[in-house]
Amino acid sequence: MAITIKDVAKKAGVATSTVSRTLQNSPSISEKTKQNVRQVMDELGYRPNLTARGLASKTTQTIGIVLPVSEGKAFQNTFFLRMIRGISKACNEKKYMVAIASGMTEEELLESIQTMAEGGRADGFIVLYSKKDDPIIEYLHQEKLPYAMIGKPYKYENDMLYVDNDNRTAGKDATNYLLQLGHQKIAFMGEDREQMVIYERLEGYEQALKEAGLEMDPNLIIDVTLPEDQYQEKIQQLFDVADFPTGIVASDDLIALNTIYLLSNFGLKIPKDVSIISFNNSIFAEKSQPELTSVELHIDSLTAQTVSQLIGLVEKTQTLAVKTILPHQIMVRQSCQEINADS
Amino acid sequence: MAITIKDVAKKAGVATSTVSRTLQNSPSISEKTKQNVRQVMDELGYRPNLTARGLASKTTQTIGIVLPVSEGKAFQNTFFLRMIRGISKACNEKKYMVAIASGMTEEELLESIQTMAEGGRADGFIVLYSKKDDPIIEYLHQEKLPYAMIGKPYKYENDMLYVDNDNRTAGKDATNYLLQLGHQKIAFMGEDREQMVIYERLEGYEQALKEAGLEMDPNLIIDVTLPEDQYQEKIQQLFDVADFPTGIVASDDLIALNTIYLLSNFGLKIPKDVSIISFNNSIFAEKSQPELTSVELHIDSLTAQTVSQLIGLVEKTQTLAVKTILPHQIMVRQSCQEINADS
DNA sequence: ATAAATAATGCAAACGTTTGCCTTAAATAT
DNA sequence: ATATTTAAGGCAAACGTTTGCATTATTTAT
Repeated sequence: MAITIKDVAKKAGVATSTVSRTLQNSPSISEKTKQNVRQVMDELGYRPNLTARGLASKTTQTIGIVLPVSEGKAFQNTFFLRMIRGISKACNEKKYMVAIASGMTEEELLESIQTMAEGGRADGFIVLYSKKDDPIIEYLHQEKLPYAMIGKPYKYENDMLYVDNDNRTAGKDATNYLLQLGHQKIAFMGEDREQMVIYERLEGYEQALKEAGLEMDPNLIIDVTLPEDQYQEKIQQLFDVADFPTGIVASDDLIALNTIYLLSNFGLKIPKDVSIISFNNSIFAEKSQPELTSVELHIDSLTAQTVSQLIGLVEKTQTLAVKTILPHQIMVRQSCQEINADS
Repeated sequence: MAITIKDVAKKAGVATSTVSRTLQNSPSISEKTKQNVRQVMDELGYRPNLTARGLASKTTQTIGIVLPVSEGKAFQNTFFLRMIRGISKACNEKKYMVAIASGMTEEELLESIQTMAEGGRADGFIVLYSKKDDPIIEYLHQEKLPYAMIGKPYKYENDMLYVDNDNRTAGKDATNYLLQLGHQKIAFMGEDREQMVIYERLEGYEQALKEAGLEMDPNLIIDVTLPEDQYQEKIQQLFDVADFPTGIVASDDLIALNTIYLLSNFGLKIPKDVSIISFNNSIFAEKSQPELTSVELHIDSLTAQTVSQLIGLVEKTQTLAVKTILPHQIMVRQSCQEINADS
């Protein structure tokens, strides 16, 4: 049996409450006593039992990460891994633990969250995705559980905690960057109506074109959810012609990578023939050839902010439903250049 | 305050112990009583408090996932994400929860695991990586905590539970596949001495070449941990010449993808000029152009097996340190073809 | 019908903490 | 010197379960 608070109390010649308060560094225990107790703790190798603490204090010091229902595909983006890692890191620093809520179906996921929440296993939740009519959000909201979202909420926007980038502006900035380089015909690769992030980036793209006085051409926008054959056909129609677009805004680094390969089939080289900019600034952007110009979204800050605010909510030191918008930044690398530049 | 077992007991007119036993479907409670109790539970919306249960039963029904100390890079492989997802899924099915242990440094990670283990927050651990002289493994082993590894252990191999593929044979099979297609000069891309998986695949590669009576050329093996410039230089030396290798075994899909791009700089096309086979059968293998021939390692089975066995260990229904080796399978797609084939 | 065995349920301690309140000792004010 | 305040620490209840043992009700054997 492990060392308990009682063993410590006995050996130190104090009451268990004194040990407990020493643990919390309570001011009502004298320094001298605390030091003594702490020393005994060290000698005995005492470690608090978190379960007992949880039962007594009704707090678990753990936050649950809500992953999207995994349809395989979306789930293989390193994005989520970076999020998990960032949240872990931030939680570690605040002495919180991290649990994962996931499921193959929405029902399973909900059940998993309910078990955690009502079973007293998590103090709060961080939702890593944003979708329309999400029963998970409904549940969290109805039960008034502390939760935060990384991303832009579809619902309860003014009534919940969330941390996000300004993806509309990011989309606009990326597009403007290409416009500045002289590109006029710019495609948007990777539309996906399901994802709020992409929706906003696309809006930014459209706005930038509009402000530049360019005409919107729906054929320039390619839906990534299309069946493979249609997807490729669209790309061929768009690029395997004389007046192909010279600029591409890709909604994700991975999409950019795939696009680059597809274009090489038509003999188009990056950035000589086509400039491409994408989002996330993932390892692929750094490591691919050519290195990708990509929009950095500061995932680490995103997660750190979220954790910090959610913990504030959990510990009631903060009660407001604040929105936090983090800046983005274009990481200029090699995949974009001025139109018709010699190289 | 939430509904407790007492509320249920009161309303059902039984003792709390009866409710508790109903929860466990104990045979010493009559069916009639159980039904009654269950109905009251439903009416009241009762959900057991996992913390209290944990305290009383000294079991937490959660398993901890040990992620490698994150140096960013390795951490962006979808591999880990798939593992997390698979473990989550398997745990969900067995009504276990999942917690994450991670850290930026080895000390942090160890601390995190200790808190979980000694704080009574996890019944067992799954280690997702394998490295030499790992203090984490030492700790788990010393403390005789239930743990399992996904991968091949460096130490305590005969004394611990692990689930893995036969990566040596997988490497051999992949190489043989290329040999069969008539390739004679075959490179291995992505050596990394740190990773046990890759080490074994490389051994398999060497063995296959040896058995085919081919001479080993160290220049054919490219270390992925090399600084970027040296890495590219090596590749150029190897491929930007007349008698370039016509086959490549890449230690991971991502490495294959990168290699394909680099080769396109020298005008080499896949699979026309060079055939490439890789491992993991990730989404990149399916979605890239050309689709990659890749070795499927059945990550879902890997995780499911691990979880199932670890839970056996935790619940003491199994006490043996078994090794489980799962089969692999070459998923033939478009990135390999017979040498000199017309296409 | 009575004793013995069995089935069904209840009682209460235990799990390891936290925390409100009470007690004691020391310090300060009168 | 006594009354009052403050500081330090102890007592014991509470958190919501599980579980060994005792008790009661029901069968079965005699």
